[in-house]
Amino acid sequence: MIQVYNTLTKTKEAFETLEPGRVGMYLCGPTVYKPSHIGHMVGPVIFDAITRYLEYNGYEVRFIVNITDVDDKIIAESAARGMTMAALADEMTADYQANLAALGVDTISAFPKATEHVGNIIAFIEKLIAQGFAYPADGDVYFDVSKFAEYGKLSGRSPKDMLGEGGLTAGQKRNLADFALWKAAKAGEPAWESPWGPGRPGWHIECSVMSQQLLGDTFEIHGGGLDLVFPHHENEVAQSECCTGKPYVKYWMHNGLMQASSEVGKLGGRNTREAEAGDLASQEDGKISKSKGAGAFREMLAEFPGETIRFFVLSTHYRRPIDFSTERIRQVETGLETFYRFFKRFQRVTGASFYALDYAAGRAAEDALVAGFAGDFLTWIREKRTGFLAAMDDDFNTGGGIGELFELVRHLNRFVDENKLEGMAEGPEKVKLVATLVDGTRILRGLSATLGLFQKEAVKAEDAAAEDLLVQGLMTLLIELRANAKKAKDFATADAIRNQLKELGVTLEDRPGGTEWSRG
RNA sequence: GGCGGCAUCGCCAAGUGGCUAAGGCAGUUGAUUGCAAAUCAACCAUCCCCGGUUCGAAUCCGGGCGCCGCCUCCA
Repeated sequence: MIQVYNTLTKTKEAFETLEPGRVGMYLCGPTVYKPSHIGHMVGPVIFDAITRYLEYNGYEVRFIVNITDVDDKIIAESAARGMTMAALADEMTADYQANLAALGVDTISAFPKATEHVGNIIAFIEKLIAQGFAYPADGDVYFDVSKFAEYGKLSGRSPKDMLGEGGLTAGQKRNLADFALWKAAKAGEPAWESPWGPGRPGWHIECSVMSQQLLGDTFEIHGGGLDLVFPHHENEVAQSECCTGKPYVKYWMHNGLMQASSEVGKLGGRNTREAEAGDLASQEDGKISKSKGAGAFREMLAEFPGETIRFFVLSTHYRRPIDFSTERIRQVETGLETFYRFFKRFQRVTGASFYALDYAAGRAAEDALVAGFAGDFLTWIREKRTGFLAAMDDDFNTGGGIGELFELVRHLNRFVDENKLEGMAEGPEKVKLVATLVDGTRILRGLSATLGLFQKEAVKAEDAAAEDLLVQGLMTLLIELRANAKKAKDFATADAIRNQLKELGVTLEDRPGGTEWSRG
């Protein structure tokens, strides 16, 4: 049974869908006015893993991430760049989606754009006005929070903290906390015709409208960063529940925010806020979404493989804040190498690729597979799998799950060691042992797939180099020369070859089956 | 000021009433190796402080100190 922490109730609840086997999930996506930074990637990685895990559990998941492509910031930035809002939005959307692809985030069903739903937005607003929940004022339209008795239920705020002392406290708004559903266009701004004159949608309304269009009036999961609880999600609840008279979302899931040390600014390249003289805050640590120096994610990708960043994000529980630093990601990378080395070893021993390994399609099929496991080794594997699933069932505890994955790979390695599988002569005994190793490895493959890890072999620069025939030939030659030296007990020469290659960034490892080389 | 969250080994991080407090990084020792690398094995914390509840608490309650987020655009 999967348990989910719900921000609305502040408790973990049993996960139950409205319709059997089907999950609607909506995640607030980016406002596309500048290249995405690491903070924008946290939610998609987490909810991609959640989607995979739900699918593993037999659910069909419709996962929506919206693109806010009309907004004050986009208008300002595109004007500054001398391009149209649409052109800027397209460019930044492409950047966002390329970053997601690099992280292996590919479970998103659709990326609806606000500008594609303006007609639906207008209809939604008209309905709210007709029911008395919203009011036009001089070309703008506002939501009247005093009309929704439950306003504040998600964020835990009391309405009287937010409502003004009665009266028109803030310009045309009736209450201080009222928020814009529709904004009148100023001269020269992009605008759509509406019953209230030319204008554009407010920020909050698009999510209510697009989620309704794609997922229905009520759906299972709405995700987003913790910083969106108020006012964005609170406002969504108000708009949607007033519009439909039905509950909006069953489970509100909020991820902790990525914190960054100042080095992110350096890493991502040149703090764009440096021009702000005296803004020391931009040099300090803190939440990175305030343009405090978070560099473009694309530049981070030049430094670290997408999978390393994904592994880093998933190595802790999603509700915790997570601190990014180069040192931490290096540590995680070192740990990841353990898996990659095992995959190579698996290939040496079995002749098959870990990545191409068949694995059970879903939890039920895997349960059946594992039920047939016998012997100390496979029984141990089965227990680790149980631990992994217990962690994931408990509010998608990917950090706990990854711990089990590390234990799994250790036991797989031990099995190879204890049975001296590397360098073992071909024969019936080896066939039998390899079959057992494959059975165990299949579980690692299947479980890590639920996190979206190890889906395909990372293509690194070193692999490209390895394909170079000249390099291949030279390495074969050097390894052979060194083998001859070793055979002649000329260890000085053998070590000289190894040490000098090391300085060139090439590592030699002597294995029972011969010498392996790698770069990096 | 209001609301909320977090404090677990040198660093990161699971664990939310009861066996020996996961796992990763770093470190020490051993097996293996000509030496390495890799791998395996062993070792490495009583859980911010004080008080309480309980047969029993890292886990619950109260107080304190500290850090963080939201309250304004933000994943």
